[in-house]
Amino acid sequence: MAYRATEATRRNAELKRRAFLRAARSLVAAHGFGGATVQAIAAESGASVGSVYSYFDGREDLLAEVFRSAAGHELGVVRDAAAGAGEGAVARLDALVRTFAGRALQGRQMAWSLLFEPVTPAVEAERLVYRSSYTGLLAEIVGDGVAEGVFAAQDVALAASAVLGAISEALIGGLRPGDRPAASAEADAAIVEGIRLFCFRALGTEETL
Amino acid sequence: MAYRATEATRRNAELKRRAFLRAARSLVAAHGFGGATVQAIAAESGASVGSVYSYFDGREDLLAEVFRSAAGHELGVVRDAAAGAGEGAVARLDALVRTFAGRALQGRQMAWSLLFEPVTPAVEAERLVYRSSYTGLLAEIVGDGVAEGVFAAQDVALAASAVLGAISEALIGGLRPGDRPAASAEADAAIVEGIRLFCFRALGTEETL
DNA sequence: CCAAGTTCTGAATCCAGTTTCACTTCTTCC
DNA sequence: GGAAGAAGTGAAACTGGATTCAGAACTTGG
Repeated sequence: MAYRATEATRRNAELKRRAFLRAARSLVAAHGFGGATVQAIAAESGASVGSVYSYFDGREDLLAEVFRSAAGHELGVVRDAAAGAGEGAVARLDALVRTFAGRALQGRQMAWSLLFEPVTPAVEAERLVYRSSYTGLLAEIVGDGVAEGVFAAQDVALAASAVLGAISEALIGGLRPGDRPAASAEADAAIVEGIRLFCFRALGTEETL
Repeated sequence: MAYRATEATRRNAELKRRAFLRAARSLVAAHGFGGATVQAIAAESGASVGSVYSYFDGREDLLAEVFRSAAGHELGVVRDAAAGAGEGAVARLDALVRTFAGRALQGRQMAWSLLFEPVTPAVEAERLVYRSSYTGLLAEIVGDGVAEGVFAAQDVALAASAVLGAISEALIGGLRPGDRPAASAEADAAIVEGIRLFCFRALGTEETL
């Protein structure tokens, strides 16, 4: 009995684990999930390929965690923005759309990866989870709006999906990486505004805030 | 000089080529592009693996052609339905949505493959082409509607994308293969109706046809 | 410093497919 | 029938990455 895991050891392991996650995340943000090969992740964090496997069950596992963390962060920001916008459904939807779309147009590559990039099944499963978190959030807002009478009566779940799809697809032109070298802030603002108006009309509200 | 390609020969070659395409298409319709391995295609058409390569440059080439043909057919049907619905933008949009969504809910697996299945770059490129055909078609209708005054004034291109996204995403719940064993005709009709109403509201029309 | 245990390393291996190609079979024409 | 060329075959080679694992390099407590 001459070696036993110590505090420092454990902390170190935790740091290394995080380093892998950080490296992978930065690779995804730069080149998408496809660019996050085990080789690249190891190189980026200055460790060996094999070492990745003592911290994660495999590439899928690691990337799923990266997805969860990145998507979870976005979801949190969007949720907070909506919650912080007050009581009214209109204000909450407004905040949600602005935040979601605005942020996507900032980190374009990451947004594309989270929303559209073809990924392996394990990661796709994570995506599904977040997708339904968003539709859940939207459904809540739409439902409240219908109850308040500011939105038209409608199938709430379907409307939530459709709104999410509309936002995503309208964004995609502006997202698809490698499309344009850079889109101006004004162009981005116009896209967000267009999406906003579309969504409000779709839900059947008069006041546009 | 003892052998030269004859009429029968050429016809035969053409038939075989089509047999490969048909086999691949049926595999895609049943199991998606992922299920259309070269092995499976060869087996399905009762030929050898190698033989595929004397008719196509490779798997990508073959699958791209399958995509083109399937998506082109759908697009044609949808376009015809819209054109056949008369002059008004409302009627044309109505026909487009009904046709697009209705048909997707019939061949679910194929629709999912054409719309969402992760595919190789060459096939994805085809998808992009058809996506923009649809948004083009939609943009035309929306533009006309705005001119007619039956739709609200808006960014036509953005609205077209958003409508396509709304339809697709609203469908996806009903499409994702393996989700449900079978959805009833009534449920399908309700989905189509919901999408229809959503789109009309989104474009800002009063009369819903 | 040593022994015992842990972590790290990266070349070798595996894997699930696609692609090739030497060989066989079939067609055509004389 | 036989020569010349086309088409078909399928086992073997290839591909590009993930995954493994035997040994090297560390850590710890004595």
